[in-house]
Amino acid sequence: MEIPKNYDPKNTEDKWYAYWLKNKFFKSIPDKREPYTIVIPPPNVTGVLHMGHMLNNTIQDVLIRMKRMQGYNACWVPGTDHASIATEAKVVALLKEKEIKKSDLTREEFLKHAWEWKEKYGGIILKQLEKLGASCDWDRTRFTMEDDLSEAVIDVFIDLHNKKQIYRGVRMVNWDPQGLTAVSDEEVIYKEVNSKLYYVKYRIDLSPTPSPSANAQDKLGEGDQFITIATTRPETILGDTAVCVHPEDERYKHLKGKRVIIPIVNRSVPVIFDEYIDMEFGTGALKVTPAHDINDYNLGVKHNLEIIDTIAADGKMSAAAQFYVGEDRFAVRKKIAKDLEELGLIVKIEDIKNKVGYSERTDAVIEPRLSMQWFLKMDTISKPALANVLNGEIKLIPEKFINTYKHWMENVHDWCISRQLWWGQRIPAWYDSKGNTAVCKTKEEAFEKLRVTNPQVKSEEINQDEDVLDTWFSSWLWPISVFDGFKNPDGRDIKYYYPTNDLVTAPEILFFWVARMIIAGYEYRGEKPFSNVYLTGIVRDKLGRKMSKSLGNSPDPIDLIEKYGADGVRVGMLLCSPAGNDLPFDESLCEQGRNFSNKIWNAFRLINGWIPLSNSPHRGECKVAIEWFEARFNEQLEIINDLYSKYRMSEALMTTYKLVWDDFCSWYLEMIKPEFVDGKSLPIDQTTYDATIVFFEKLLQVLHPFMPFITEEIWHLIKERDEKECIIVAEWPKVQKWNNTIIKGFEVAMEVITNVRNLRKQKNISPKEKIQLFEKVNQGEAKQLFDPIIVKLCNLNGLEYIDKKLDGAFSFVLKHAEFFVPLSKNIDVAAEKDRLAKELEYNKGFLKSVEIKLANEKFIANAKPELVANERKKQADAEAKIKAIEEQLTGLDN
RNA sequence: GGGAGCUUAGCUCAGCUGGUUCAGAGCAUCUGCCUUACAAGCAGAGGGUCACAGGUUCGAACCCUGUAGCUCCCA
Repeated sequence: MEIPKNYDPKNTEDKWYAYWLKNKFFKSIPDKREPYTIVIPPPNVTGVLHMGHMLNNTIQDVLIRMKRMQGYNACWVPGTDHASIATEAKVVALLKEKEIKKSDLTREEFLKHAWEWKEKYGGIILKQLEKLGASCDWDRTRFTMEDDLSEAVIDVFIDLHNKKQIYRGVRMVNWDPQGLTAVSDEEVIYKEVNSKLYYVKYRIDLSPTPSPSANAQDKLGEGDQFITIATTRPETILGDTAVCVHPEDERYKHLKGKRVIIPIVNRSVPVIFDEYIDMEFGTGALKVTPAHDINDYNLGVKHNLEIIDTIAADGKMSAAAQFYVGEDRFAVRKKIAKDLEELGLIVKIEDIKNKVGYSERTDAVIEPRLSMQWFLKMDTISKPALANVLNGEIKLIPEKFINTYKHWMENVHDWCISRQLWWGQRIPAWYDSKGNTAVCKTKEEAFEKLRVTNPQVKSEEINQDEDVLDTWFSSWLWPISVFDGFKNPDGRDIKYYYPTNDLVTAPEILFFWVARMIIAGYEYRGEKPFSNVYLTGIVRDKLGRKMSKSLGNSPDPIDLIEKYGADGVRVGMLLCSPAGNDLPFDESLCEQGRNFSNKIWNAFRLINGWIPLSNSPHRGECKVAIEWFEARFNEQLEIINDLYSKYRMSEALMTTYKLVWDDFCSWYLEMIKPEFVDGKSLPIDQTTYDATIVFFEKLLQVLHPFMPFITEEIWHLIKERDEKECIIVAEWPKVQKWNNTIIKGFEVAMEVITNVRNLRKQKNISPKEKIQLFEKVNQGEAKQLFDPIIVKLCNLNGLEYIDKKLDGAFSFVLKHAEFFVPLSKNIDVAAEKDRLAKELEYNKGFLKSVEIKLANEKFIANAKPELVANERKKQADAEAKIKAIEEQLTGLDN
């Protein structure tokens, strides 16, 4: 069978994925084993796979595959969320193409279109996850708007309302004038933009209690007094109901009890005093617009100000503004500035940078707006969620996020859960014509409830709330609802899988989603939803920008998989992803991953080409090599297991990478590789061959979570196996006790080998030319165990032990011994002396530093005894080495 | 404005309770090799004032103080 020189993932990936599916290896059913469970952070149903998903899901798949191999009943639940705003926007856009307006449709008609859209496009992202190798239990795929999950949402709403945790109220919300809905604080993105700061004069109203003389003066203009305010939003002037200054501000003390006239509308409003004011900013005088700024709103509440809502839902001036009615807020900003200018009321206009909130979904500038919304009280319900993160019951990885989490949870705001949309769970609140409210599932129930306070109520006049619930109000129930924990609280699945083990997600949704899931977990199961939260980094491009569709700086993960193979991309992602750190992604990392695939492939080709012979002698170097690699493998496996347990995925991968590439390929395989004689490979003995296959299989197992496809492919190429005997379900290797002495011993041998190779390189001796090596042991005993390996890897005629140094030969000194290589070439004595002199100098310097330490009485007194002993050993070693070098130098003089 | 964190090789990062030849890894770079598994490779090498300035200590990348720069969160 001809095996191609390069590994080609295209021939293996779809094949094995289909095979795993067919054999139901991803499927999980409760049984006697311990479960290991992950619920996927449900991607937005409108989404296509981006690099963030790629990272996130690779990590989940690595974890789930490793635990599956370790014998857990591994269950990874996939699914999507219904993404109210995003989906509704997509559907509206699609309808627009067909020249249908949302406003011309009934709710039911619109939802029909939305469901059609979902059925057609909603599954794309899950299909893409298959390409990456995600071993989700697809039979468990859930969707946040399917019937059972929706019912859970409605039940929870009603329950929380009954517990008086949900209320309806007028609040200043972040209004998205394009999406025509309120969005939560977390959905507002603040961007620094170039703005103008307008300094506008407001005339002091000199006639709070109108008096003819004052009026006369005013008209003459002689007594005109002004106060200058600074604002970035002059269009809101029409809604001003006060001007506020700091009570300590000397400049304005005389204005106590005075009023000012709002320009254009000519409204008289009070001057108020509040310590909230920053005296340094602008002029220290703030115009107060309670309807259109959250801080102003708070001032308004505190000082009992009038609220004039001058900007309508669509971002245009409302009738209450009196002027510019129906014109867009940004157009009005320019116009009003011009009009004020003409009135001579503009003092100056400055360019400044300030932060402006944008809607995460539509990118429209957020308009703070007063509206009637539903809220969930967060103060008491969030208590256990904070406590159980602080006490370590739920671990955040990395820990640094605990601070952020704590800070947020201690300052948590009530959660605005209503959205002015149709796609989502409709709020189960019912109103009669008198404004009475009933919260319950059906109109019939509502009728009964409303009749209590309003006996005349008629069924026809009862209307359900038009709004739907925030999507996060569905996904916060996800770890419970995917196991039908609401529908069937004592069901087999919820009892077996809940609490889940690990959650892998991005830090940006720590509050959006993670904190709220924890809250829901304690509220509805009395228990945490998961034990560990692994927070991944944000994938950035080379310039440090977050990868995003709008910037166009994100590679398409599917293209990357085409180019480098799923295994290559997985390795590429994980190589640069320490938990919680941003991940500067570069395509070359995938290249490194692909190269690694190829390395593994070629190791297989080498082994596969060997012909084992049972009567072939088991050579010395093979015996040592096997003992050494056995030890080395177990030593490294223990490290790898430990790294996994600390969620240090990047390092676990790197350790595995080096174990395979360096230890196995570069050292072990080179040690045991049969020689070529007359163009033919000598046979390999059966013992070595068998041991090598065992090693290789174990390595493939350890590699499998990172590189599922190539490992499964080679696993089956190694030998014929039963249908179900796949690496995906093979047992994770167990750490065996290992011989540490042999590892330490081999380190010395490696040093000898490197020195000889280096010497060859320096002296330009071909690796093919056989040479002789002599060793003069100065300290301890010779570690002859590795001699056959040194002979082989250095291509020596032989290694001989001598008592005296060898003159006229190249040499190098290691800790315990001196080595000599006699060469036909002449030695450049001067160069050699130079080199030795440098080495001598370094060692003397080192010895001196050790001696200083040992001469220091305080060191001897304070340091641990073993440290002092170690310093003495260093001293002895250095002295011996110096002596050896000095001898060599004198040898060269002769 | 308030809070948290970061700064170690060209790049991305490890570096535990201050102490081993502790200044590390991978990539990149340089040199020599198409050596019969792999040039997507092999062998070897170079590269750092641990942001800066002080301090504590017998001893500091690590602890403390200050400064600068960067990032994130909240307002």
